[in-house]
Amino acid sequence: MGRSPCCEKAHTNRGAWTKEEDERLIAHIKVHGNGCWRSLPKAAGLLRCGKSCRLRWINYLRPGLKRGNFAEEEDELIIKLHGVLGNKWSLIASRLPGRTDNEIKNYWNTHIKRKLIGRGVDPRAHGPANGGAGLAINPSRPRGVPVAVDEATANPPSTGLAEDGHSSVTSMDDERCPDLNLDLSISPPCSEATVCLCCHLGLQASEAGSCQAIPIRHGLRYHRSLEEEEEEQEEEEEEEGHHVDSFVHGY
DNA sequence: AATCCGTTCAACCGCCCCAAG
DNA sequence: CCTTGGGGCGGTTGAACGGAT
Repeated sequence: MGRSPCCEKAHTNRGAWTKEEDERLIAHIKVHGNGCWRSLPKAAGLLRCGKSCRLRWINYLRPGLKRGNFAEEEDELIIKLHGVLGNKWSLIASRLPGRTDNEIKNYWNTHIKRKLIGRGVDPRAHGPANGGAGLAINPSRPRGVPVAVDEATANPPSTGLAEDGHSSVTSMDDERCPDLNLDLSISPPCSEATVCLCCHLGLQASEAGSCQAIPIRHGLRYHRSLEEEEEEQEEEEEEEGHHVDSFVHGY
């Protein structure tokens, strides 16, 4: 028995979004907040698949997006993060305020790949283009999670998350990229309506354990209005310089 | 001016993960 | 446990665009 389709394709619009559709989506989210994507199109009066609405909102309509014009520092950061995380675009995006996974993925495929090849670097393995040492994608791993070549043979495949929920790539990659902050715990630059449960509950770390124990995917999500998101965005933008500076220290 | 060709990027597709029942 | 549904992710597609011929 197959899964039911996420929407009735025969009665949904496809392709490029019109200005009117954008306005409808924004207006709906402004009032009701985002979330419950499957029922959102109907509630908003849109003839669109819920997934399509989500994508449109996350990648293009959501406040605080930068859109284009990648800075040189962002390029280098993406390259370093990709070397460690592989094609984990959402994780990479979470470290780049105002950038989306889709945008970074496209940017990687259209610009950075070529840039690396021009430098004689293999964009997949992050080593010399002639197949030298460096990071390698283990083909047996789902979705190309990279591991160091030596470790790929010495250790069993890992999901990148230790059993306690902490990122296990951090210590491993500290050795390879000691200047790279790979703390993948939830932090303001990647908030996008995701907050730490214990922080949300007003608990101190000592009371509820480390916030880092909650992986991003499992973070508490809650629905809030556009105004709330915009307010937070303004606060984030004020702090943004600080976050980027502290993260890319040593570059 | 017309056509070809490479590039870009918005959008879709299919799969996976996880929580709820 | 198993099934189901929702949300999210990464890979891929194809229309639009711009430059070259």
